[in-house]
Amino acid sequence: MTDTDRGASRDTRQRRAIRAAFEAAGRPLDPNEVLELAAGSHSGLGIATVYRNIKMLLEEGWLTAVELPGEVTHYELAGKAHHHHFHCRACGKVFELNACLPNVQKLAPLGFQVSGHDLLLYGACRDCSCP
Amino acid sequence: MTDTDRGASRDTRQRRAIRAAFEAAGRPLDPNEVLELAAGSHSGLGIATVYRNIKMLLEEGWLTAVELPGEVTHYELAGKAHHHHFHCRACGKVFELNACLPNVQKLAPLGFQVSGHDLLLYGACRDCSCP
DNA sequence: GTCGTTGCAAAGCGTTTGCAGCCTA
DNA sequence: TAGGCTGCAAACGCTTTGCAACGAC
Repeated sequence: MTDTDRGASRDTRQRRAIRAAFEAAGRPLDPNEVLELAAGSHSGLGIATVYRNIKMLLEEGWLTAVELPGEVTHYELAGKAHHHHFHCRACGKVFELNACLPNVQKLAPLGFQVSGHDLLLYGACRDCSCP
Repeated sequence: MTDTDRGASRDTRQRRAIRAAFEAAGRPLDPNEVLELAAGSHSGLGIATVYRNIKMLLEEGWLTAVELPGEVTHYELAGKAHHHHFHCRACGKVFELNACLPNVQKLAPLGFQVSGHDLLLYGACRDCSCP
């Protein structure tokens, strides 16, 4: 836990391109989307580098994983308030929800200890529900 | 949709063992768990057969998929009332919850139409939280 | 110059598929 | 019998890892 512990991480061109991709997208991305977006500012970027950087960025808390049923894992910028996601079945986009649930613990059976939860809403987003 | 449409499906030893595994487990299973449980009544069972039968049982509506973030897809008996799941972080097992949420619609922003939702609780199950 | 990082390719892992033989109906 | 079903193994898609060269500090 000393200063020397994090002396390792280097600021490479590739990592800068990957971070820029997430900042420019403003929505959860999967590794392949990251590769395509980041390749715009650094062609020759390899998918392995994308995966390795995503893992590092997760570990240093810059990214968080967004797991959607039936989809490959997406990632988004961390540091946001606790929130959930809305998946539009029409356009496929994922949106953030501000709302959360009170008292999730009481949804579990007696003896079960709740330490976290995920909530995902499906439906039509504003653009898709008001044609 | 005629009678001849479903004339294909045969009641093999393997399929019986797989169905029995789901009925005996009473909780969502992943393909590997199905293999292990069903192998008890039919050793020599192959994983490919498990996958093929799961797919058939899904298509005929006997099973439903349970997709858990960070986990391989699990499957459970279909036809149950609407419910959610609890994932034990200690033993990895998945359990069913009877409870649900009231008014999920109001968690979405104005203009968003909610047609479905998923809820997943994480924590320790009864066996793992009371050592 | 060091040593973390990169790109490539091969390896892993879960899932699917091709095929010859098996077994239910 | 006929044709769906099975087990094996190879193929697949996504993700991780080994390795030698590269480049940030």
